[in-house]
Amino acid sequence: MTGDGDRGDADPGGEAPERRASSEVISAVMEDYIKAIYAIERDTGERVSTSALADYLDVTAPTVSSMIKKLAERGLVDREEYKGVTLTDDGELVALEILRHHRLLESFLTEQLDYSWVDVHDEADRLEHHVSQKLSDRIAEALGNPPVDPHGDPIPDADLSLPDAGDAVRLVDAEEGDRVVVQRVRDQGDAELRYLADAGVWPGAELVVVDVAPFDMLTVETPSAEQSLPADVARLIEVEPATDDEGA
Amino acid sequence: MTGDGDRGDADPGGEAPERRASSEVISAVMEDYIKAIYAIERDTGERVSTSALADYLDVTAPTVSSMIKKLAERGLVDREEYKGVTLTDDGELVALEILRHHRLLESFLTEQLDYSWVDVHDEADRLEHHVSQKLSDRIAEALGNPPVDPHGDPIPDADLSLPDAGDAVRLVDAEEGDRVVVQRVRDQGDAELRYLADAGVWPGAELVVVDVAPFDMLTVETPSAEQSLPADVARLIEVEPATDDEGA
DNA sequence: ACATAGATTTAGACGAGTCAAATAATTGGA
DNA sequence: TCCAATTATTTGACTCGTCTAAATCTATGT
Repeated sequence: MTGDGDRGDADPGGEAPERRASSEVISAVMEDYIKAIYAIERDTGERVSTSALADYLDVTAPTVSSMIKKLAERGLVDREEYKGVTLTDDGELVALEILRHHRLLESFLTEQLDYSWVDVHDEADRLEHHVSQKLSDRIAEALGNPPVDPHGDPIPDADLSLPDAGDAVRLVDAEEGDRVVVQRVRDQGDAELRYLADAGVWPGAELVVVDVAPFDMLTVETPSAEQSLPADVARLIEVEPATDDEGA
Repeated sequence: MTGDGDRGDADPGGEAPERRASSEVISAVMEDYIKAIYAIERDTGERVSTSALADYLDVTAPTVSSMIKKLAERGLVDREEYKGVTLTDDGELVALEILRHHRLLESFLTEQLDYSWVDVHDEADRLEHHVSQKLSDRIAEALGNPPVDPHGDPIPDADLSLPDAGDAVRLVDAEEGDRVVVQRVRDQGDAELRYLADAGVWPGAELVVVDVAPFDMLTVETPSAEQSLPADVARLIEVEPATDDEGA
């Protein structure tokens, strides 16, 4: 039968409650800026400069300058001239919503459509802007509301609160001789992730830190070999001490 | 790269062969025009006029005029001044690719994410432009390469050939007293589909044609009631004679 | 056959998002 | 302190997709 089933289709009329103050449309491009600001802010703990954003998004500084003015007008960022931006509460909600879409898509693609965890980022990056709240909720449900995505990154739940990420520490901050389990490999481009996967670094992998960052290099021992990782890559890997019952 | 913030499409791992002559990027907007031309052409069997397209897409005639000029430059349509357009072979491939994405998405949403068949069109319309060939192939595989979508429309297969649609006839061309089974309800906006679903008309439903189009109206009897349908709606419903072992 | 209603195209403008070149503010060093 | 180097912003221009108004083509009816 051709699926006439109306199941628990819920909300026929109104889609979902407003989460942001202004419900103006936000373009996919704007969403990319907001995502970037969120990521850089999280990463550096500081206001995000025009040039950092330009770098991250691979556009020129003037382009960023004009866009953050628009974002400021819409109340999504807090802009101080010549001092960079931070997200407002509204802006952060937007970021969390995109993050939720992105991470749910990644989870879905790996778990239900057999994608590899290194292969999933670009697809999610394109789709995240076009997924409705309803669809992401359905995906979450189908996956049993997972707390983390395939890279170990926490997935904001339906009300956009971010699950506690645990007390993992950056690999670069680990000490020589530590035996650690990888918790998260920050979701970057496919190429970087493929490199790490080849190096034996993925969520759940157990590493021994052999040597730490003499010249921005860090060496770890994986089950199969000894690997050197650039420190700026190691910054994006978070680990917890290995407990004995966790290795296998 | 810098450009549209979207379209990373390419194929990093050499995912799939080129299907079109020119592999220039086609924007989501262009794709909508091509989809529309395909639909109107199929529907009327004639060259598609500027105004028909403007109507269909809800833009003005000059907008269409300039866009079809671009489509013609890219070799996707065959344009004759003041005489409308038809798709070239290349244009038809684009249309079929979008159609495949759209119909696979609809199938997936209904079968795996519990969407109702009337509810699925808008979501698919947004996503279809951002789904990679790889993803649609994975979806097709996960669904067992279905030949038709939830509305009964045929899904182009991986090499973009359209499965034989059978010998269904438009409901409006049926005769009084015919007992028929709905094969396809053309995929229009959610509102129209909801109306039809409420009227008891969906793929697989069995109808008796009570009265045909005296004043552009047609009356059918569904299991639950007698329903009048405007002829232009009935044109979009395709039926086959009911065989006795098919009703239940 | 020809005037005219109707459809189509052309012309000009605009907002979004981008860039390069020019200008302005900030910061760090002498 | 003051100036040079760095970083940010402004300016002007370009593409894309859209619009309105105006010009032009087609087709129709008498």
